[in-house]
Order: sequence, then C-alpha cells, then structure tokens
Amino acid sequence: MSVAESVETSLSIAEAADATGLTTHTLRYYERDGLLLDAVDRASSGHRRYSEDDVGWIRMITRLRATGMPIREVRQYADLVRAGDGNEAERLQLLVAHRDRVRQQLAEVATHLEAIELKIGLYERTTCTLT
Amino acid sequence: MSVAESVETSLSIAEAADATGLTTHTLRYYERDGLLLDAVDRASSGHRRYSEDDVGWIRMITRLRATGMPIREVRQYADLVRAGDGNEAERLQLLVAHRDRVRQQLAEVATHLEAIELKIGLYERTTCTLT
DNA sequence: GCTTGACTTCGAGTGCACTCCAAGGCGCAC
DNA sequence: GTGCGCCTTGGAGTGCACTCGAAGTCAAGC
Repeated sequence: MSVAESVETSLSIAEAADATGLTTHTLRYYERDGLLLDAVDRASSGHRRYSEDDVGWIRMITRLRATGMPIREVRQYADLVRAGDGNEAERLQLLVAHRDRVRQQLAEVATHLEAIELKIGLYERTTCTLT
Repeated sequence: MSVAESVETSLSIAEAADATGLTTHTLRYYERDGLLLDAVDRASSGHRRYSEDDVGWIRMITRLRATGMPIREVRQYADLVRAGDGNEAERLQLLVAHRDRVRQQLAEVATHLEAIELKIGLYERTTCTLT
C-alpha cells in the first residue's frame, strides 16, 4: 500500500478493483479475455500496475457491460480501438447499434415496470381493506 | 389446429408459446420448475391445454423475468399466490422490493447510456472531420 | 393402415460470465 | 528468518436460464 504514491499514479489490482467496482478475479479475467487494450504493466515483482488510462478504459467497458453488451462484443470494440486510427466509423457503428438496443430495452423495461406498478396498486388496495 | 375453437378457448403449447413469446421448451421448463400456479390441464391425449388464466399468469411472469427477477423469486411469488388468500402483504412486499430494484437499475442504465451517447458524440465529430 | 407432425417425458447439454482453487513468489513486520 | 498478506498462473468449478435430444404416443389425412 505504501507503493501507492508512485511518480505517476499506478494502482495495484486490489486498488483497481476498488476503483472500478470489479473484483480482482474479474479484472484478471477481462485481461485474459482480451477486453483490455494491452496487457497491464507489471512491477518488477510481476504484480500488475494499473495506469489511469487502464482504469478509464475499464470504467468504459463496465458501462458497456452494465448496459448489457456481451463480453464478445466488448472484445470486438477493444480490438477496434487497439487497431488504432482509421476504424472510427466501425467503432461508431458498434456503439450506435448498442445504444439503440439499450434504448429499446429501457423502453420495454419501463413498460413492464408500469404493469408491475399497476399490480402493486391492486395489492395495496387489498391490504388496506384488510387492515 | 382445428381443435383451437373449443367451448372455452384453450391453447395448445405451440399456441401458448405464440401468445406469450416464449418457446414450448421454456413453457414446459417453467411448469416443471414450479413457476406456474398449477399443472396445466391436459387433453385426453396428454397434450397440455392452456387456459386464458394460464396465459395471463405466464404474461405476468414474463414481465417479472423481463425486468430481471430471477426464476427462484418468481417461484416464491407463485408459491404465495398458490397458497391463496391471506398473504397479500407478503406478495406486495416482494413486488415492491422488485419494483425498487428495477427503478434503480433503470436509473443506472440511463446514466451509463448517457455516458455512451457522449462517446458516440465524440466519434461522430471525428468521422465527420475525416469525411 | 401407414405416414406425418405435433405433442409427451426425462435427462443431458449449452452459453455466458464470472468465481474459485492450488501451488507458489515476493517483500515487509516482528 | 519466519510468518503474513497480497500477488501470480492455469485450469477447474459454479449458477443461471434455458435449450436440445432421444424415444415414444396420439390423432388426422391420404
């Protein structure tokens, strides 16, 4: 923990887990699975050192995951970014497709939620009557 | 199919699947797993006959599922309903807890979506510049 | 009366996303 | 110098929700 303040801030895997809300297991899993842009830097001991860029990217992919993008597709996106400049149109296409799916799913969930709230209204009336 | 118009409308499993958007596999799975209120009626041939009540209940549980309620909890809810009158408060509690989770998750997804839309905005500017 | 097709059961298989384990390394505190 | 805790690896295990397969039944049409 005393190593935490290096010249440029870099985090241990536990700190990165803390910072991103993932577990250390998941962080290693994501790296193995090609979701990160590069292999994370290592200290001389072999321990991972996460840069701010790493953490920023991981936050991005947690947003994608939290909105339901499958791992496979996150990897595709990472592959595009890793490939460097020139494929921005493809990245855009991927993100737009995802956005549209999320919007639609959000709308569907909202509709279902309304139906559930209606049901709750019925039960509330019942239990009020009973009390 | 010519049997479709019985005295009181009852549906074959394929028709019920059509009506609910589930597969016949899933319908049988739900029944096996105790998600339905009773075992579905059978024709003399042993084939399932879904009543309108059955279909209504299945629609309700697809709404619960579509909003992320785990199978296990849907079963608990079904158990309560099956137990009959007197536990409305428990059912209400279960639904309210679910509603709150859904609302929160909806809000989180909306936030993540905004961040993703921001990213899309950046890419749109990039690709415009390139063109 | 034989084929066709929709249905039945039970159990096994699939895909996804983690999640955990065993065996071992490193560096600091006592 | 030894225990402690955090880290490493590869691979195996878990939980969820389906999804499929095999073998067989039944009613209807030709």
